[in-house]
Amino acid sequence: MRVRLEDVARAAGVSPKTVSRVLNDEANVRESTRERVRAVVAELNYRPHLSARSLASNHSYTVATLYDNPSSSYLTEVQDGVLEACDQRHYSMLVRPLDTEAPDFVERVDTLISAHRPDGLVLTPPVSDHPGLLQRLHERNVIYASVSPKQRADTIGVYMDEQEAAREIVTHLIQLGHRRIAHAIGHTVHGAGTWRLAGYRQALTDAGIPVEPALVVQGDFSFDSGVQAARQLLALERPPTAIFAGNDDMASGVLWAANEHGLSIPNDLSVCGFDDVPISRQVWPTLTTVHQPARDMGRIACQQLLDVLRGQGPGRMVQVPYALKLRASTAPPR
Amino acid sequence: MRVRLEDVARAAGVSPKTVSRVLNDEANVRESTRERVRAVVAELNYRPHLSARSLASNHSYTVATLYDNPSSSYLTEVQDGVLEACDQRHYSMLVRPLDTEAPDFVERVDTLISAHRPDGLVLTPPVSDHPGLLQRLHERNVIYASVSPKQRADTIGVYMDEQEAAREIVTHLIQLGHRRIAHAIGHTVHGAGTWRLAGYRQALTDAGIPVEPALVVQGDFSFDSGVQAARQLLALERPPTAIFAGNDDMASGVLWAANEHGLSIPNDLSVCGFDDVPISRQVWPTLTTVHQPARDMGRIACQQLLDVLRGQGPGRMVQVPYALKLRASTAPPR
DNA sequence: CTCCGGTTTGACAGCGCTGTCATACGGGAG
DNA sequence: CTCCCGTATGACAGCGCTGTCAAACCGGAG
Repeated sequence: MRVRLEDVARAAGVSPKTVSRVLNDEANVRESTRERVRAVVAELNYRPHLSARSLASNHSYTVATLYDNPSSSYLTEVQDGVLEACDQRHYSMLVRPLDTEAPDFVERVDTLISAHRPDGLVLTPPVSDHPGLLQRLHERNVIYASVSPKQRADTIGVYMDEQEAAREIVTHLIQLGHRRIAHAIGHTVHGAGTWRLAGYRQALTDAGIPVEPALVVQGDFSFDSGVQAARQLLALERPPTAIFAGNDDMASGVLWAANEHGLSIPNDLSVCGFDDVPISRQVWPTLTTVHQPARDMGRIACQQLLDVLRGQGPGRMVQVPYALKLRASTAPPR
Repeated sequence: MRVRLEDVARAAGVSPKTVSRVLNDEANVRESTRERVRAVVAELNYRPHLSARSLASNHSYTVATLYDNPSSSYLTEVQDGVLEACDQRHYSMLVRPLDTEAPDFVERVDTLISAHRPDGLVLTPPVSDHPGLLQRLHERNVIYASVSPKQRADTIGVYMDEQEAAREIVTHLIQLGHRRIAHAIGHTVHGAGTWRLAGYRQALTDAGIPVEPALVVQGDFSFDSGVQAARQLLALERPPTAIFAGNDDMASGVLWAANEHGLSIPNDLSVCGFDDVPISRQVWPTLTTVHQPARDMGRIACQQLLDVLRGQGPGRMVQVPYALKLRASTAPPR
């Protein structure tokens, strides 16, 4: 039979409650007692039963990460970051892919919460922006941290100044000499889509270049939408000399379509992306992009959440820095 | 306060135990009672408390997926498949990234099992091949299903005939007219690395082509190792006319290195991969590869596991079919 | 009408832990 | 030496559910 807390208590000559105190790092245990208990725990290789603990304490020591994201590499990194933070504090992580468009979306999350009782949630976009969900979470007093939410007020989590980053990378294109710069937009329901578009517009405006509607085409952050967008742009009578894609997946799609058109990158067309996920280094030529520290962001969001859960402060909305990665897909126009 | 089973029982005018029976689809409940209880459950929006259930029943209704894999897209697909199977049967999934090389690897898994008490595990390569782990699992009587394990005997799960698939794709290269065909091997601690190499050798041998040691270079399934391997191969005095890479990530690396050398694919060099993960369609030119139904494999492995857990049969080692995807990266040699 | 066996239902304990509260301890002040 | 108060420890109940086993019920055979 497995070792229970009671067994540890007996072996250490203390009461179960004292063992519990030691395990949970509670105050008011004599140091010598603490050490003795710890030794027995190690000797017997005791591991607490999480369900029992959860039932008794009304904490699950679990964080659930919710997502509905097309980019698996971005997501994996965020997830890894969340896991890292969880591990540090002996929390465990539950993952839940969701369809934010589904009619029963909120109810599904509700069920998850009722069943598993996670102590808190980490929301990644676009889950972090679903008004219906956020409202329900507030109603139920569920604590959550958001990664890159549209609305940062009264929310804890992590974000990056995406608009400024987008402005900078487009400015880089302008400095190279480009004037006809297109933008393949990502999902505008994501904050990311909106901010990156705003940064693009701002860069052009700052440089006195008019924003030409034909050069702004809709996509959805997927590779395929990048291909479509590029096809559309390259078919224009006066095609752009540079394309700023909403993210690296789309930028890779742009590269692909450019190949299809027999264009040489970056000589015939400059391309840049956003995120700096692995594919940006795996396509030819490597993509100029903005580095988004996704893993750090996952970790930080989860840390903020855990701080609040453990009563260690109110939790903050932390800003992380971006970094331009100038690689091989951008050059002066011919 | 949240709705408890007792509340449902009171509202339905039955005992808690009867509600429990209905919720768990147990026999010996009159149909009319069952319906009444179900109606109340729906009306009160009752959700069982998983920790309580788990504590009382000694089942956690949780499956843990263990991995240590460099390819995030492969993994995400497998994970999605596992989740799909879990959802169907109202199980939940816990994920756990691991480092199979770490000295405390087995102990970490041990802790996970003791703490969360998953009813079963889904192991993905290379976790599925770690002898120390498997032994511990047997000792502890932990039930698991493996995805593509090296040893299929006495194990449930799912596999694909990778050797035969590799043989077929290399044969495809031979039929195109290639004679100097190289292979960039994946990790040979993975079954995948071994099988694909074996298939490569067999295809050459079957065609009466000698296996040239210089044309077989070691990699580790990563993009970078594909780049390295290709650089090495292309620097040979008599470079190959075709390279079969251990997986799509490596094949993408080969393409990248070929670009670096100014080679035109597939005219100067044919390249093929294995797995059919998204990147194989996102590079230029699109990769000829072998489709591995990763999502299905995750689902099937988990289904086998759940069958065993629920006493519905002994569980099997299921073979899934592969499919050659002939795309744009292969052509006759010049 | 009684008896019998299977079916349906319920009473009750207990899963392994923690919260609450009472008690014991121990050292300094008076 | 006694009293007091903060610190350390333990007794006990109970978290929400299910396993076990006993009881009630029901329909058909005798």
